[in-house]
Amino acid sequence: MDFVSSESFESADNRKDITRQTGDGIRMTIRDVAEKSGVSVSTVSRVLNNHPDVSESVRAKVLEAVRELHYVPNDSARDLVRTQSDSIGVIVRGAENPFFTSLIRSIEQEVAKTGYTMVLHQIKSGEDELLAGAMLSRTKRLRGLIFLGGRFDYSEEQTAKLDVPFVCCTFTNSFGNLGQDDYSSVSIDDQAEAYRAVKMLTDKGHRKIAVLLDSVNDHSISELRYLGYRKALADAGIDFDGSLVAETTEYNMKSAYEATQALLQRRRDVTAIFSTADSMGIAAMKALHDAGRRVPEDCSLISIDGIEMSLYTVPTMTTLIQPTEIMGAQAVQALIDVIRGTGRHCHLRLDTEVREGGTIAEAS
Amino acid sequence: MDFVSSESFESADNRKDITRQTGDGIRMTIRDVAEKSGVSVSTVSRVLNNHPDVSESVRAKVLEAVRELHYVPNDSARDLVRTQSDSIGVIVRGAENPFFTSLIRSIEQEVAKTGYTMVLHQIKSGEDELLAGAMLSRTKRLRGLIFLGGRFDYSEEQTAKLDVPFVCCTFTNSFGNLGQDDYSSVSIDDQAEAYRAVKMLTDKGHRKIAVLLDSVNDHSISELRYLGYRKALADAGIDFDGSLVAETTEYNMKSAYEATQALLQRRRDVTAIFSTADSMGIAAMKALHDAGRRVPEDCSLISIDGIEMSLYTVPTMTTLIQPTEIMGAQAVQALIDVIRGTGRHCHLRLDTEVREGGTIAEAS
DNA sequence: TTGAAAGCGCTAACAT
DNA sequence: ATGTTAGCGCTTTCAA
Repeated sequence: MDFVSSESFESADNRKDITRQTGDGIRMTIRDVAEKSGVSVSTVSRVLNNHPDVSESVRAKVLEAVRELHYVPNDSARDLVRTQSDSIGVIVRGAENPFFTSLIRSIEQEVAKTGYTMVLHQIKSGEDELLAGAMLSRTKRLRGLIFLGGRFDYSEEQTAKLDVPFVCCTFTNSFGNLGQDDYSSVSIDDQAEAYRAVKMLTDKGHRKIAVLLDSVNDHSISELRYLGYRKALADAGIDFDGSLVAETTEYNMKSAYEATQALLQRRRDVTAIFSTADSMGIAAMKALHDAGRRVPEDCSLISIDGIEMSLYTVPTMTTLIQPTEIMGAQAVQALIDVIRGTGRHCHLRLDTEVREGGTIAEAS
Repeated sequence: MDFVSSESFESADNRKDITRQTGDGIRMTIRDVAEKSGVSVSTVSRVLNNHPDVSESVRAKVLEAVRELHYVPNDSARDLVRTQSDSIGVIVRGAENPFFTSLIRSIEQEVAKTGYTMVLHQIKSGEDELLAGAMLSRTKRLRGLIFLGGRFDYSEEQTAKLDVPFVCCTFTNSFGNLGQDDYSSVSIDDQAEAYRAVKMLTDKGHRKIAVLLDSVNDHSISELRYLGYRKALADAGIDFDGSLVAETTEYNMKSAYEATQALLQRRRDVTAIFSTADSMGIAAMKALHDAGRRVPEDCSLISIDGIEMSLYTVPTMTTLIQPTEIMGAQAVQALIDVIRGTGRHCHLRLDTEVREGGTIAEAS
């Protein structure tokens, strides 16, 4: 898809006269190239699309004309005739989550690398990502969709709206009725990883362990991690206590701060907190500090995500690092494989890596 | 359900028949809507584009058909005939900067609100944003461009490549030779704000003030803020000392941490740091802590940006808050005004707001 | 190996 | 107020 290398634009300075002559808003068409090089438009098209049956001399002539005219193909026309674009849609719920930010970055890079374009669309908590995806897909003639931060309870009826393949990134359809071949997913095992995190706390002797999360039944990541928390408690022989659950009202740091504050007020005996996201954990550490509790001496904390920021808290946050780079790249790869027909839908479960920070201490 | 694209193509031929039977799930065209509602395609087009001269009864009929068929217009075809898309390109250098993240979010929201679409393109430090913009604009038939984190020394020759209006967001062309009517800009007065920040330090009696920045001559924000720092020192009668300049090698937190670490090693007498970005400041606070210096007792710190995270450092970071929401919205508004011809290029200078955190103390 | 021509789905004259 | 029709720029048969 790279018809115009950087040199062709750099030469713009040398050929400024032409640019000037034709005016500023010059939009060359394939016809201009055809005329300039003395061939038909179809031949130009063939050259542009690397068709094999074009003589070398003609190819060179056409390429020369392309360069001189600074011709760049019109994607709209292309997409129209091909009945599809080369765009991949990314629907994000909760783009304010810094974890998604780096994920999106890695997705964009991978998408660009493979010659596609990313169309990003952010939705609010309440919005339906499937509907948003269906709309975007149709207006933009997308080739595929990637969902970030979506729910995991899609039914076949709901996904039937989607006319392109999709992949769930950071989550999987664990509670829905989709078949394995209906979609792809790339995620960590949220429940197992949450279990692992909380176990690190119980292993240190903690019994009064709170959980900081978005919602216990959001049918999304929070709920899964919450289940892991419950299971870890159970396995450690600790009775579940609802007053140790700190639910935020919205997904942002302020809300996490306030939820922690409330938690600390109603439960002065809490000795450890499992935060379901790093960004929440950072807010929680601040709330702990402001309440006069030292981390980890008075209260331990562990989280999941591994964002750059949590490396710079004092002390450094102990967390389970998600392999963002790989997740993004794999999500794109999986999607493109299906788009191109070179692969089938697949489900990748990635492991997290423990970052031994300084926020966990033995229970006193 | 199989989503493989080759299958979609095969069914393209019998599409019409299938269309009638299934009703949806297939890509509807304006023709289908026209047939279903018993009017011509142009009438449907008029309804879709809110043309006034359509009778209410017909309008209702068409809308009904649109709903029943789940028809969504094909943007490619639209863009093609209109010879332009409804997309606005955003070129970002340094998307890893959390400050840009929220800015991009606000831009996306504003773009969506006005009915346009955002096409995001991230570039690396070394890449030429003008070239990237020119390419993107041509392939995607953009209506306009927004640059984030670009340089401020464009020449007319360089921007001549751009065939659409553009706005510089977070910076302005202070060192280039562009006319005021050649582009728009929305930014804070970087030099003045940096001056203000450093003055807050000198006012507290600090004399050994370090600056943490990306590069003193990156021809971008860092350089401007550096100049403000120099001026504030001069006005306070403090001699400039190069060993108090901490330059990062790359724009990321690790680099900022290391630069601060090196600074603290070579200058044990520094009593205050002016960080040119919040994210850098957070890393600096960690470096200070790790070097055994308390903030603000042993070393004060002030920054510019006001990102969400810096609200949760311990102590809360004192910083000059940039009005992200407004900046993003205004950048989009300015661009759209020019695109629609309803306004001329303009240059907005916004003020920051001081966040009185807890990172500044009297010099001892 | 090349060219001519038929659309892709839509908008906007131009007719009626 | 509504219909007819000519393209927008491109890819892709089908012919030559």
